[in-house]
Amino acid sequence: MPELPEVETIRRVLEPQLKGKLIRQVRLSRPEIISAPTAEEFCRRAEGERICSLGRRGKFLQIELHSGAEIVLHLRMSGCLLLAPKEYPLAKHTHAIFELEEGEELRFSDVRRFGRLWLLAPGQEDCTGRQKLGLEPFDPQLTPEYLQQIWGKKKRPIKDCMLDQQAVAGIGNIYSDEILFRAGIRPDCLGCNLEEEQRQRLAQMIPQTLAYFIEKNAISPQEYLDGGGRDYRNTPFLQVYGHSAQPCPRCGSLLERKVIAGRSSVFCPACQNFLGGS
DNA sequence: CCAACCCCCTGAACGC
DNA sequence: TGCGTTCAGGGGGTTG
Repeated sequence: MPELPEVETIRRVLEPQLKGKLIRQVRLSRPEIISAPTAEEFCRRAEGERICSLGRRGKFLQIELHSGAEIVLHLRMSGCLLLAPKEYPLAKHTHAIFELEEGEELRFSDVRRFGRLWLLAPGQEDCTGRQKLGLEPFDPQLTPEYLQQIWGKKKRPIKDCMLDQQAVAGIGNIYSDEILFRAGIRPDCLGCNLEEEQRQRLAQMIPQTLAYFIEKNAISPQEYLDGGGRDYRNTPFLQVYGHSAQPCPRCGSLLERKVIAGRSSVFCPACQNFLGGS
């Protein structure tokens, strides 16, 4: 159930371990998780490749290969990527196994089967959806002016705006709540009703909050393996998400839950007092 | 262009 | 205990 901090955590854990490793064989038990090319072609082209590096763009994970090709993954709601010795118990719902050298396997599992993989040939036009993504949250171009440009006219709740990957890439339901809490803005405030001060707060809190949770996620390879690839450890540091009807950590008022744009949102009705629009 | 809805899928939690 | 309902942190597609 990863958002940007979790995808970045996976990237940081796996990159040093995967760098330089040869993909000897790919086995798929659910070929439909491969979006492009065909499953057969995906396996054929991945086999014999060597892993250069791991990248991330928004919530997409990128396995960059020596030939210049890349394997792109989106974990969606329940996808999981784990590097394990081949003797290690296989997680349920493991749909793809990349057999590496020295008895290691890179395994992709996904209970809900929403996750997808692509393999792009060197120079091939991107068909993953990444090309539509907005700025990375850590991009210095993410300024109050940029936020004005993308959200200034939106008659949609800011919460909804923040989930739109074409504006800022990588924010999901959890961290949008956390960011809005830190910025003191109600999630149902319309984008067009934000004022300069709120845009400044957001431009600051978006990278700051995500960086904080990436840091809190930091995990060793062994811990990551023991946790089955989903031992994200920053959840104790969430201030509002999952804390509906509990006291606000800042002011003690009871946190409220409200469905906004079809997504459950938790906020403090006292601290998050900017609604705008008057 | 936009909003509102639908879909994909399983499992956990909750209500009766 | 069992059964039905609701919900879950994702995104794409269609319709009006």
